[in-house]
Amino acid sequence: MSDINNKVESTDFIREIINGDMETGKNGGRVITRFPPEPNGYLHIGHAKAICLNFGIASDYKGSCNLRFDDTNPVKEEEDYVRSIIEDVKWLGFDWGKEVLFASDYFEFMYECAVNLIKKGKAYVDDLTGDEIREYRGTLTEPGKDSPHRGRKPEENLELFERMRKGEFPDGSRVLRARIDMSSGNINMRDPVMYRIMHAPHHRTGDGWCIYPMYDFAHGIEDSVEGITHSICTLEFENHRPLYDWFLDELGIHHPQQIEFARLNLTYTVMSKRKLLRLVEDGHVSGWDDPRMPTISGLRRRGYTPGAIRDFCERIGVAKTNSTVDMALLEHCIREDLNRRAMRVMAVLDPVKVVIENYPEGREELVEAVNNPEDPSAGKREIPFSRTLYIEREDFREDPPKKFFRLAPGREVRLKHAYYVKCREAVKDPSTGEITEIRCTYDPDTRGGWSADGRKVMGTLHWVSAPHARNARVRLYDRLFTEENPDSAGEGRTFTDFLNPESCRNLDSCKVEPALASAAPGNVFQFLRLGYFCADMETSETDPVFNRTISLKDTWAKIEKKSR
RNA sequence: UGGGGAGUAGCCAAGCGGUAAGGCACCGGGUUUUGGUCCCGGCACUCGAGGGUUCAAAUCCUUCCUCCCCAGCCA
Repeated sequence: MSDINNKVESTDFIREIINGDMETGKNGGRVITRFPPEPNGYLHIGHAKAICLNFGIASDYKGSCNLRFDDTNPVKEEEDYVRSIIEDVKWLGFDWGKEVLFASDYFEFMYECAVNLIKKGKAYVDDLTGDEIREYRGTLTEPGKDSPHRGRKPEENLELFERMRKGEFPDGSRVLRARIDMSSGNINMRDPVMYRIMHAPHHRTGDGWCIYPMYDFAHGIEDSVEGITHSICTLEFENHRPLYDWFLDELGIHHPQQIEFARLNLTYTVMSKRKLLRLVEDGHVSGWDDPRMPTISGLRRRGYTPGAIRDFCERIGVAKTNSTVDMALLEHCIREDLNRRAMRVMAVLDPVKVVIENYPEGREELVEAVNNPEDPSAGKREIPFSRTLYIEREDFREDPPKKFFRLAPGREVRLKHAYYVKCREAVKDPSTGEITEIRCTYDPDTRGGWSADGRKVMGTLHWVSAPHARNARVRLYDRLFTEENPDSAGEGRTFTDFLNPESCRNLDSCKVEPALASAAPGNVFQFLRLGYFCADMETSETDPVFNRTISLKDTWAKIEKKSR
């Protein structure tokens, strides 16, 4: 992708900036990026965008990308999140080339930096309470005013800061602040807090510290220490850039360039950690990895592939416009990927029995089936056929509407890979009117699904031989919300009011072809004419379980909907 | 009302003074032993609005409008 000048065909404004840096020789032509999650939640598809961007740029420019945990707040962070984040980044297919990094590894250096700023008179210890600090900060339109402690001498600040570290003061009693400008139009520059006192154990440093650095102070130092060249983050940090720059300039250390891009929003779902956490905690989903969640682990369980997610991230582009991408694009990406790779099999989700009257009782045979028409190397297999079969209940209509190309009394259809069958009659339960059995005849000369006389049939149906069928449980997943934008809730409504009651439908008496019982967890299939499914983690020989990843496109459903 | 950003099709998004790429969605049509896939065709006389500069403006200047972010000892 990159040419001799180490530039890259620019596909977005960030690569354009980096190309510019390549031309001027900034950073000696090196590119080092980083993905810096806080370990306080699971990764979601929005993070995937950032991951693909950072690792993608590193790879385009033959540089590297660090995986670094921004663990500066011990009370919000947990070990389990670290584990899951590492797993997800790996699963997406990225390699950070060395050990995982932690902001907490730099705590000592950060402390030295703070001391340095105190000595320069650029930082001071403040005794104001949280409430007072807020009052002194002013508002969006009014400037703030100086804290009474702003004029403390460096020696006093040094001593106080040291005692803060030693644990002599209770939580919240003092903070270390940068001395910048209390009247700045940018509120972040109004003497931001650099350190706060928290007597809390840290997941990595234990009780080694009782003061912890704030994001604005810490992040630039982390980037600097690692020699990051381009520090890519989301739009809401744009207001923080002057502060990022201020700290690095005052410290006089390596100064990466912060660049901001728009975070991803997706229709029919929510993306904020707070909301995802609420879905989990309120039991609306089974966990962070529920297949309906937009989390990486949820998508993985749902049957999404790393390749499809990477493709999606490439297609959505990178820009500074706030945007909400259509869920249909993500769905398109997974269909496209699975279309190439999924083995075609037959499964009947809502079975109704078919009896072929002229097929000899007790006889059975094997018919040959192509595994994947998109991939000849996938080979063929044999499927049992017999006198009694199951077909999809919705593939039969007693009184077929126009354009219904399936089975109906007197009509002939093809059973995929097998024979033409013609419906003679439907048997009903006299009390309920429900169809219990469809009686057909078959044409023995159409074996393989072809007729020598060239006659056309109405359509092709999938089926499963009843005596050979295995029972299976299938979970039909759908979009989690019924509204494109669940956040658009009006007065008194909240996003959970728009949860889709049909986002997960459990079917427990589906009939699948025998081979499917030995599917291993994670195996992907196309259930012919239905959609893409993957074997669930719980699947077993005796109790096969499948999750629907995504349905096939369904033009018949569209026609039917239109005619209603 | 202070500061910082953004407005190109239903949704993303190229475009960087020379006459609106591409993808998704949608609508036609063809192929088809999946109403899938695939293939072909249609989808912005106009770029938030108005003025101006220019032979020429989505691109430059200007005024206005709309939306997003910021007042955590969160990141």
